Amino acid sequence: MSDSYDFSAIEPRWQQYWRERNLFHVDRREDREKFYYLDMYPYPSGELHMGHVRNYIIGDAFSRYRTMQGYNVLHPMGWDSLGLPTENAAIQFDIHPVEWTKQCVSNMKQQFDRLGISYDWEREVDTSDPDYYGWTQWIFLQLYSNGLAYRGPGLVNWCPDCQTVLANEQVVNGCCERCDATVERTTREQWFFKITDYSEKLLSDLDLLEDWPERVVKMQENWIGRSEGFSFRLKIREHDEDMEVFTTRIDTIYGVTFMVLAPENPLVERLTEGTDHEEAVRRYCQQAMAESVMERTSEDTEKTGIFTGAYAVHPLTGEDIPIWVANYVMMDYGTGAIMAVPAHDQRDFEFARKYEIPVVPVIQPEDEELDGETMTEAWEGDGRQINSGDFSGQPNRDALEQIADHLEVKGIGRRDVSYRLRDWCISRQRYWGAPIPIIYCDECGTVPVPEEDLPVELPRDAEFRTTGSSPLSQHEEFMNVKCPDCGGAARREPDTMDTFVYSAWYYLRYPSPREDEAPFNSRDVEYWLPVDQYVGGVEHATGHLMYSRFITKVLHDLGMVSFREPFASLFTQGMVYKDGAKMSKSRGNVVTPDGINEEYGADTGRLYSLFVGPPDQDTEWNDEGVVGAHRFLWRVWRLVNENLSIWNEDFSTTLPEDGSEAQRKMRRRTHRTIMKVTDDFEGMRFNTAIAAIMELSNELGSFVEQLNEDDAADRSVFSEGLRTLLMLLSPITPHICDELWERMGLEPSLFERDWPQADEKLAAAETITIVVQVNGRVRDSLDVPAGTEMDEVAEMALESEKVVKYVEGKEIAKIIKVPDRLVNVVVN
RNA sequence: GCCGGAGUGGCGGAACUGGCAGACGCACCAGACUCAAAAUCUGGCGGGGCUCAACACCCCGUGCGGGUUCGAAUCCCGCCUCCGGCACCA
Repeated sequence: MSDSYDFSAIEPRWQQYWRERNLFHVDRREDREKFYYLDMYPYPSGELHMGHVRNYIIGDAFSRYRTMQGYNVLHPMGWDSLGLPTENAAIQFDIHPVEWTKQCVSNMKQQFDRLGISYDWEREVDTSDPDYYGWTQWIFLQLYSNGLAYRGPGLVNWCPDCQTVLANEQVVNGCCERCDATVERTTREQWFFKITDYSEKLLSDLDLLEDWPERVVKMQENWIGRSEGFSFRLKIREHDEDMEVFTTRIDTIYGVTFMVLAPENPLVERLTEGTDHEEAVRRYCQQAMAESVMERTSEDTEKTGIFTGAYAVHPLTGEDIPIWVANYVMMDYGTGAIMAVPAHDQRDFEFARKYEIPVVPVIQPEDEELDGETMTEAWEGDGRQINSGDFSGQPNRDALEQIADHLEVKGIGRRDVSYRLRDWCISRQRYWGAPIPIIYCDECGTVPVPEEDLPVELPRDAEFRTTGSSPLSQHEEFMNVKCPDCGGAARREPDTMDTFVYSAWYYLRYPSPREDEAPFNSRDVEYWLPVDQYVGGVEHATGHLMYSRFITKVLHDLGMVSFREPFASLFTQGMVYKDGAKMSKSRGNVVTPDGINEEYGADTGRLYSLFVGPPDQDTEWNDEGVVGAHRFLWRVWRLVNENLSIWNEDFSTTLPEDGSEAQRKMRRRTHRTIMKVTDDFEGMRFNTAIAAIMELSNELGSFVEQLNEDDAADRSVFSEGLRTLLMLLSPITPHICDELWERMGLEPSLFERDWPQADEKLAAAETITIVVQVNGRVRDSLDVPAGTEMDEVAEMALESEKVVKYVEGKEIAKIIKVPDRLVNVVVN
């Protein structure tokens, strides 16, 4: 047997052992408590770097730990292969996405396996597999038939050169990432999921997510953006039209001096049609709409606008209010129109000053008299109503309620809630996605593809490289179809679905990945779900995680699942930096698992990834730190191999009853380490768990130095520590642990052994160091037997020379005693 | 602007509900082994003062300024810096 830690031989050997025994495969079994551990699946980019990998190692260490604790652990992995990132890569490397995906998946799978990650590959899910995306289309049809999927005009980023819609992340500084053309905001027919129907549920059920990071919950709260206010309609003079606005400050309604419409608001055209203003307003709107993409990235865009020539009627005073169009009102929030109160809204104020519109204060702050002519900024705080008809004189918060009541009684408006959340646009004018299962028939209109015709397969021979719109629209064979209703000639929807649609339900597929009668088998899903621990990057806080919650809620309301939230606990891992910057290929600062594997082995990479810092925080990768991790494994290696003659497999029968001081100290360390590591694993604090394991290892090293080989008790104490060390370390570095375990004559794999139990009595300290302070300053310390009365300790403290020095000649005011901790003598 | 998070040695980072700041590791320094080096092992390692030197002892020190407390990295108030999210949201 080699004495050298030859990781390059050891690691493949154990990986094969695990594979042959099919160790990582799990089935539903009612006799064990289940645990569903899920990592966010990656898109097949081809190569992983340590930044990504840390995430998966966290998951592996935790899954192995839970398995050793006796849970039935589901730990699956799959591929988010269908969608833009893959298509872009395929175009870049001029290879078909199917091929590209195949290559990347095979490469990444190998990388995972070389890291020794315990995935149950029998449950692998690949979203680009028609079996998978067919069920995604099926889910689309469920939403469609329940009124939750609709086609309608949507504001989109439009690249005039590429003739396609772009996702937000494809717009860089207001330009198309592919061709650099200036991106326009325009309106196009798109498919949407009506996530806004679930705004309230998505918001209020955040309360159920106790084990989610507070910041993710906050981000979702902000994203949903609930605000309470008042909606009302205003008549428009000389038009058979009215307009609706939403405001959170109905108390300021007497201060309205103009109305503003968003440039995209269709009302603009109707109000100006055939008037002197038509031409100028149209020109303005076009310009404003083109700007609006650029504007997003610039600091504070200058507010601009133009008068439409039309007037609204103030619902309380009957006065004429000019209607303007301005760039600072957004079409996709509220009603795309506002009542402007320049005296009490800073944006309206700036606009009014610029275009010389009157400013009328209606709320007077306590210590200041506002004058519309001279004020230099809006007063957005509270105060007393003025110029407000019958409501004048009241505190504005009271007036707000009264005015709302009054308008509701008069039938002019109602209390209302507005959300920032917008419907989810799922259309993509791209090739590499699941076709939206819809057919357009001249006779029957929009017809959903019948369920039995699913999946609508993506034709492999479509030209995906074109930059034009919807590559599938050019594929006649795909496009031409018989109408499922009337049998007449019809055309398919050429758009495909957004990547986030597939990932919104993949966690439901793992429990029954080959189910072909339904998207998932209910018994399996009800057994495994919800996910007990979900882990991924915080960048998915408002995208993927929101969409997944939405889809789960829809399925819940359709009676398909019993739970309302898919992920019981969420953990967001930090990013790994190198040389002060995020690891990325373009920066050339990536550290790959392959490189680490070759030089130090997978176990070293795993150990260092977890040791480098708290997993939920960003951290800096340090190549020299890797060496330290490797050195530690070497120390463990030698500790076992050099002491095999001392190791006693049946140590439990010869453990000392009481033992020498050194033996008691060693056992205390062993059992304390079990407690500490178990506690740290529960909180995913792997860095401190590893530190504790290192301390155990160091102490075993010292203990064995002075050990008497003829003393059975000594050998047992050492053996107990050694065995514990390997068990605690095995979820982190499973290869070396299984190897050493076997060399110790024990039966592998540690994956199948039980997590060690601490004996709290052995872990308890015998002597405790009590800190002695005088006036809060440390002056001495006392070692006393555990459980010594603090009064007694205090007396000892007062006798201490060092304390006497500081107390002498002074009056003792009081003595603070903290059990097992300290004594603080307070003197005047 | 609003909402989060974070500031601790040369570095990554420890410190459970306030109780010996700097665990563990890296780097560095010294010593052992060696012809020598590497590897390994042992010891040291926040700053300053006192001291020939060591031991001992004293003072300062967790972004800054206040406060609460016998006692603050930790709690409170007011700032600064960095990171992330949202952002003309009516």
